[in-house]
Amino acid sequence: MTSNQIKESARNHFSENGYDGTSMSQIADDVGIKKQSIYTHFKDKDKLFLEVCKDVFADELSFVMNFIDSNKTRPIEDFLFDFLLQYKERYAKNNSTKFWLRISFFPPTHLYEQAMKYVYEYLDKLEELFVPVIGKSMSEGEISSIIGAERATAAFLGVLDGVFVEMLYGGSERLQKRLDASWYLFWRGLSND
Amino acid sequence: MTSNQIKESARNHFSENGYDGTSMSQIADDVGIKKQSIYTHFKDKDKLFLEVCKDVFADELSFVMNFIDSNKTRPIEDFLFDFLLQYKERYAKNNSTKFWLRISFFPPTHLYEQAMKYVYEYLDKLEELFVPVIGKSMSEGEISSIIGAERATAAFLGVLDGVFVEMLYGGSERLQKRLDASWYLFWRGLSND
DNA sequence: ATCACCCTTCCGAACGTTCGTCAGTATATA
DNA sequence: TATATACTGACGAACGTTCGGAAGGGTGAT
Repeated sequence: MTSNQIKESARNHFSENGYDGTSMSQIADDVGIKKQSIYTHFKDKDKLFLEVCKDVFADELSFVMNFIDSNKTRPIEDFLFDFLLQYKERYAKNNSTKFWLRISFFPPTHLYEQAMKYVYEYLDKLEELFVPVIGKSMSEGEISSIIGAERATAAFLGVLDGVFVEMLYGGSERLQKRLDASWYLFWRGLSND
Repeated sequence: MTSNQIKESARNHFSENGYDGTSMSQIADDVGIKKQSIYTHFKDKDKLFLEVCKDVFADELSFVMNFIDSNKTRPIEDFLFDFLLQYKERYAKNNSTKFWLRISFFPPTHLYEQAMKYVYEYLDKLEELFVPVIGKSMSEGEISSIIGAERATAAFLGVLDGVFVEMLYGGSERLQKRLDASWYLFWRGLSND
C-alpha cells in the first residue's frame, strides 16, 4: 500500500527536519512517485501530518501499555529502570519516538491545538497508567509510601523526559551518564530508609 | 541601533516558529523596515541566525555564572532549588531561553554543527560550573558524599531538563507539579540518611 | 472472449505564492 | 563629499496545490 509508504517516509522526514523542513517532493522521492501523487492519498500536507501524528500516538501508547502489561508483576525497581532502558533502545531504532518528541516540544504553529491534543492525551494516559503501579508497590512496602504515588510518578516522568532530552543531543556516553545518574538519585530518593 | 532590533525580533520569531518557520519579511515587518534592508546589517539569513545563537549563548551562560557567583555561599538545598525556580521564571519572561531550548533540541539541519558547537559548549560549561559547588557541599557534609559530585551534578541537570520540557508544554500547574515532585525526590536522594 | 465502463493510481504541466537574495538608487547624517 | 542606511524592483528557485488525462485492473453485460 502506497499510503503506508508515504506515511512512513513522512514520519522519517518530519522527525528529522520538522514540518516546515520537509517538502512533499522529498517524501515523494523516497517513495518513488511524484509529489502530485501524494494528493491521491491525502487531502493536503496538514492532513498527512496529522495522520502521521495519530499513528505515532497510537504506536507510543501501545508500546507503553504493552510494557506495563508484561512487566507489572516484576519488582518496581526493575520495572521502572527497564522502562527507561527500553525507551532508550526504542528511540535509537524507531523513528516514531523521534517524531513524537519533535511534535511534543515544537509542533507546527498552525496545527498546535490538533497536535497537542494527542500529546496531552498521551501524557495524561502515561500518568494514569503509572500511578497505580507505583501506588501498588508502595502499599506493598517496596518503596517508601511517605512520598505518595502521584508525586513519585511525576518525578519518574521527569526523569524520563530528562533522558529524552539527552537522547536528542545524540552523544551516547553522555546519555549513559545521565541515565545512570538520574536513576541512581531517583531510586535513592524512592527507597525505604 | 537597527541591528539589535533585527536580532531581537529574529530571536522572538526563531524561538516561536523555528528557523524554517521564520521569514525575513516577518522580522522586517516587526522592525518596521523592508526585508531587503536586513541585508544591510547581515550577510544572509544563516548569518543572522548564528549571530542570534551567539548572543543567546552568551546570555544563558552569563545568567548561570551570575547566579552561581551570587549564591554559592548559600546552603546547597536553597542554592539548587532556587536555580530551578529562577530558570523557570526566566523562561516565562525571556525569549532567550525559549530560543535556546529550541535550537538545542532541534537545530536547523544545515547549521547543525555550528549551532551545536554553542550547545555543547554551554552544556560542558554548566557541568564544569556545578560540579565544584556540589562537590564542596559534599566535603562539608551538607549532602551525602557517597554519591559523588559528578553523578549528583548529572542528575541535577537531568532534573533541570525535565523541568524545561514541562515548560515547553505550557501548562503552569503541570509545571509546578513536576518541579515539586522532581525536586522532592532528587533532594531526598541527595540527603544524608 | 470481447467490449464498455468505472475506479484507482500516477504523472506532466502549470498555477499562484512565498521565499531568500541581489543590484541599483535615494536620503540623511557627519 | 563620503558613509551608512533604507528603499524600489526584480530575480530564480522552491513551495503546496490543482487540473486533465494516461495507464491499469476489475466488473458486468454481451
